[in-house]
Amino acid sequence: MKKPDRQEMPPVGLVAHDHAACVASALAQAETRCAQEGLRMTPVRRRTLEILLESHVAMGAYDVLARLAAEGLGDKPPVAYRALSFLVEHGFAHRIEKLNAFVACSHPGESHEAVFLICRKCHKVGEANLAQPISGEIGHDGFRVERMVIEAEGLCPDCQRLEAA
Amino acid sequence: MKKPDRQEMPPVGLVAHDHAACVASALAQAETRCAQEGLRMTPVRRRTLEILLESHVAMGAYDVLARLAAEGLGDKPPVAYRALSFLVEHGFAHRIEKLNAFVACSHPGESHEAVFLICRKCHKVGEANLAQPISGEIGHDGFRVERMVIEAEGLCPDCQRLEAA
DNA sequence: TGTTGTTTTGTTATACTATTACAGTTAAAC
DNA sequence: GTTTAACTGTAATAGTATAACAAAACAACA
Ligand SMILES: [Zn+2]
Ligand SMILES: [Zn+2]
Ligand SMILES: [Zn+2]
Ligand SMILES: [Zn+2]
Repeated sequence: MKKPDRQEMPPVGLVAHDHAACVASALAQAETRCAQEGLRMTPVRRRTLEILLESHVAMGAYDVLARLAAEGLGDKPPVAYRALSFLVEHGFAHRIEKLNAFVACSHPGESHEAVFLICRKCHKVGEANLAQPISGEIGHDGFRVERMVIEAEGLCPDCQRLEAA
Repeated sequence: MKKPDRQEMPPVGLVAHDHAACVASALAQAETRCAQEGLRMTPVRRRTLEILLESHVAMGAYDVLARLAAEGLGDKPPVAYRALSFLVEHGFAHRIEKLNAFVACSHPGESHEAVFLICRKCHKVGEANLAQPISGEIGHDGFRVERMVIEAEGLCPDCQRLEAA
């Protein structure tokens, strides 16, 4: 008997892909959803998302803040934290607990359980998804699951290659 | 077709249990393993484990430190962080990333993938386990998984009851 | 358009979490 | 008993995050 295949799609971010399209699509999605849901995509918020989208590397709040400050968009911690909170709250970005850092969402619009593949060397973060969420499989014994954090730490393909050399 | 049952045992910590036995067994296990593997269970380390074992509530490093300080076992951050690192490194305790906090291990001696059930209200942490680890199900596309963090946030049975009232 | 209520931004201050570095001590190995 | 490695004590500092409140921008509506 074959195990059910849990993986729906490749972990965007760790494999070669058209990143320009990746960025464009994420931004467009965000704009669209904000329009639809009456959310306000302000300059700081938009720029914060753009900064996160530049690469699939997780960024600390203070790294983001430094970038914002360099562009005159605010240089006090709450500026960055508020923008990041907004993005995370609405699914445009994710917080990586293991790194106290943030990445743009690689699968905007989809609402499944994400598994973050975190490279311990380069801090690139891939986002895979479980077709069959495990949150449904735990939560017996009366615990009511509201949110799941699933983070896998390891080595991305690129860093494995460098290590082998 | 029935889904494979992933849950091996109830989430110790969230259900009623003989906690005195729970503590005694965890301490005994730790002592035994240290003896076997030539690890040094020093006073600070033992006391730190005992403090964590008092309840299944996650404690911040500084909470632990305050307790240690009250007993004259050291009052500078590295004291607590070093003891906690030792315990985590050898599987006697776990770090809960979502809370930046620590809990004693509820399943000492077993080496499977743990799922932490974190109550967002009382910070009690249950430790369930997946019979069929998901780390084997991801890591395709060349990502090599080394460690997994699986944390479910929600409401424990007790807090659900309080909320309903 | 002006008024009003809400959301967002700016800023200060502070709290919380964690590590580096180095000196001193203790315990194990020989 | 000397050597060596591991652990502890301490100071200084780095990194992460929030509370609180004032000012500005915006939306809703009269
Ligand atoms: Zn991309
Ligand atoms: Zn990498
Ligand atoms: Zn117990
Ligand atoms: Zn609870």
